[in-house]
Amino acid sequence: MRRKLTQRGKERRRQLMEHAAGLFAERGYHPTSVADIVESLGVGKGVFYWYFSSKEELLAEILREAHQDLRRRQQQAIGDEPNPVTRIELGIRATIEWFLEHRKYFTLFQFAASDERFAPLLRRNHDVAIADAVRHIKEAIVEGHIADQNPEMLAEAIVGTVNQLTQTYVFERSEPVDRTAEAAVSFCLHGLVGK
Amino acid sequence: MRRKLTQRGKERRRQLMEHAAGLFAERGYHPTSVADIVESLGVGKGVFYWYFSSKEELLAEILREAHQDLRRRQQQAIGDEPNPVTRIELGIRATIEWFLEHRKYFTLFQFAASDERFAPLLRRNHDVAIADAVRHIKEAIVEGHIADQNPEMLAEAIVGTVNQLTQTYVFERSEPVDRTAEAAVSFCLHGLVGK
DNA sequence: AACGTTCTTGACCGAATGGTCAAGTGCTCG
DNA sequence: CGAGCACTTGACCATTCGGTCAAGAACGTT
Repeated sequence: MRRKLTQRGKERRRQLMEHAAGLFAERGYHPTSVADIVESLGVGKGVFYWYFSSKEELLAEILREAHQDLRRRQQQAIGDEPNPVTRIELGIRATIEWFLEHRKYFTLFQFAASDERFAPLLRRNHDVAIADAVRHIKEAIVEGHIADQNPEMLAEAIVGTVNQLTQTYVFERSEPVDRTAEAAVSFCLHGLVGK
Repeated sequence: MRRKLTQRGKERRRQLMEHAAGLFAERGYHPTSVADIVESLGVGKGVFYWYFSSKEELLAEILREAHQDLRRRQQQAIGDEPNPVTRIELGIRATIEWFLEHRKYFTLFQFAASDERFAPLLRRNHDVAIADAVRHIKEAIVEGHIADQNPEMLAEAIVGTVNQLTQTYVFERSEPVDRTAEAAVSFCLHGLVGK
């Protein structure tokens, strides 16, 4: 659905995406109909299909942009920090903070991962995130900061830990981001036994 | 939907659950219709509603039984191992092995967690798993095997790590369970820096 | 003002979907 | 055998959904 959009058009498009993302996260993708989206926005159904060719494309677009935004935030947080271990730590903190501010995308990512139609897209996003982390881990190994293990596995483990702790403590229990980030960083760096 | 079931009835019920679980995991819960389930089983629609009051109840039942089965497997694997750290390790291995044999439930758990209607049930299951792990962790702390940190957070981190590694290596890349379990255990025990 | 383009409307459509039910089959036990 | 309960059938129903489209409104450009 490539169209020429005026400024007004771009804003409508954004509005639709933001609004739909909220509804999808709240009530689920399938139970939220296109009619629900446009009605709660007070516009006709044609508006939706002017900006998106299908409901599926809409969610794909939402997921793509959300991932882009998260990644930007991570890179910005890391800046030009020279120590790779510190970079990992900054990345973890930035991720948790971003999810706190964009709670709805957490649910969306989770749903999309379990749906045949969106899993491949999400998988690509995930791979990018892993590749980012792997770069820092490899550097940290070279510099002797961390033990020489499979960097990819370590990256996956970090992602798993961060997601789980974010879900449980930041979302379900409203714990402060700091304490959660602290725990995530500590676990990732030292595990159960370490330190 | 409490009914008196004969042996024949119990088998039908199991058959429906097994079969539906497979379809749900493969094509997703919403896209799989009740008609799909009964047709691919070669029975009439009435059969379904004889054993389950709704499609929703069916999935809830599947999730409940799957969790029970996984937990049984964990307890059986742990046996009467005296060392709490070893118990954690055995639990991790048993979990990964169980998921390898019951791949479909992994997808189902993931979907259910993102659906308003099933999230509470899944949350209860999750809490039971965390409570199990916390018991071992507390004991390990008392015995001085691992550092004195919040046991619940450690348990959540372990679950997150195991799930992520299982998803990526066992399912998506068909890596051997052993290597995955090894990595998970190593990360959980020592983190990035440790050892 | 006039014209082409962008945007909006909302009735409409065919194709599901979850769930019901009256009717019937087959098993079991007295 | 026959009565009663467990199970099965599949047509049927109300509803909903994603998506279309002909018609027209708003906007920008000249």
